[in-house]
Amino acid sequence: MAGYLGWGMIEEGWRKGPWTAEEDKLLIEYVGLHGDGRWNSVARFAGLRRNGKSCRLRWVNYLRPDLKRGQITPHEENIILELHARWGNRWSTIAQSLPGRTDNEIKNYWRTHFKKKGKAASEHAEKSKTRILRQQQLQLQKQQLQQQQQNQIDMKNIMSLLDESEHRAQVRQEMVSMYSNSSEEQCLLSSMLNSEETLNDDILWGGLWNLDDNHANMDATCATSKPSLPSLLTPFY
DNA sequence: AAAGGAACCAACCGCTGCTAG
DNA sequence: TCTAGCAGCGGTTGGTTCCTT
Repeated sequence: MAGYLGWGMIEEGWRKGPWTAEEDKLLIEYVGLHGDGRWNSVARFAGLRRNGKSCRLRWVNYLRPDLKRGQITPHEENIILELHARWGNRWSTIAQSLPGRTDNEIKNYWRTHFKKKGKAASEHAEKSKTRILRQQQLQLQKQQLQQQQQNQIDMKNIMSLLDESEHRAQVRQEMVSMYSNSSEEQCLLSSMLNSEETLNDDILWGGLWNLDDNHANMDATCATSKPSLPSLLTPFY
């Protein structure tokens, strides 16, 4: 069954080697009509003597219309280095962060530009890891700060609703004592409790429910004492 | 100008995981 | 539950182009 051998050979009825313009045209036409996927069907019905794997590879790596041509930019190179430091040789994962670039392209680029540089690349990778960790820490701190601010706003809203609750006086006192470590915080809360006038019991008790969750989820560092306002960091969802 | 090596890139291979029967 | 078929992934190969001597 095998035909002639060599580059561009036919083996077991399938052609191998470089694709011709005619084959590309057939594949593009077929995918345009029927969409990609079902690569064995493509191979069978598009009039190509290529197996499904070969068709898929040609489409994904070369014919796809959204592919970006041209050299890898320094910015893309940095992204590759960063992501390789994070994920290793997970080329397809890395490629997802570089629109228009294929895993094969990134893999080839890495091999030619960084693999041989060994030490330099690994040093860069180490630096990248350190930088990524630092960025993650900063991001976490930022998120915590934002959450803290949001929680203060939420607390204020809840307190304003409390004002109109038929149990407001009792609950207010409970809240002040529960969530305040210092006399300053107690003053702040008391003033907040007395300043707003809105009513929505659903929101109110929903919010208090979340506050209870926050309280329950509080980590060990906070668990030893009453939670101060800034410690109410857990999200309201 | 020619030869040799390096770099680049398209394509293949083997393996893995998923899914339908 | 098992199995076959398939898609996708990472590693590798080999042809071509570019650069250096």
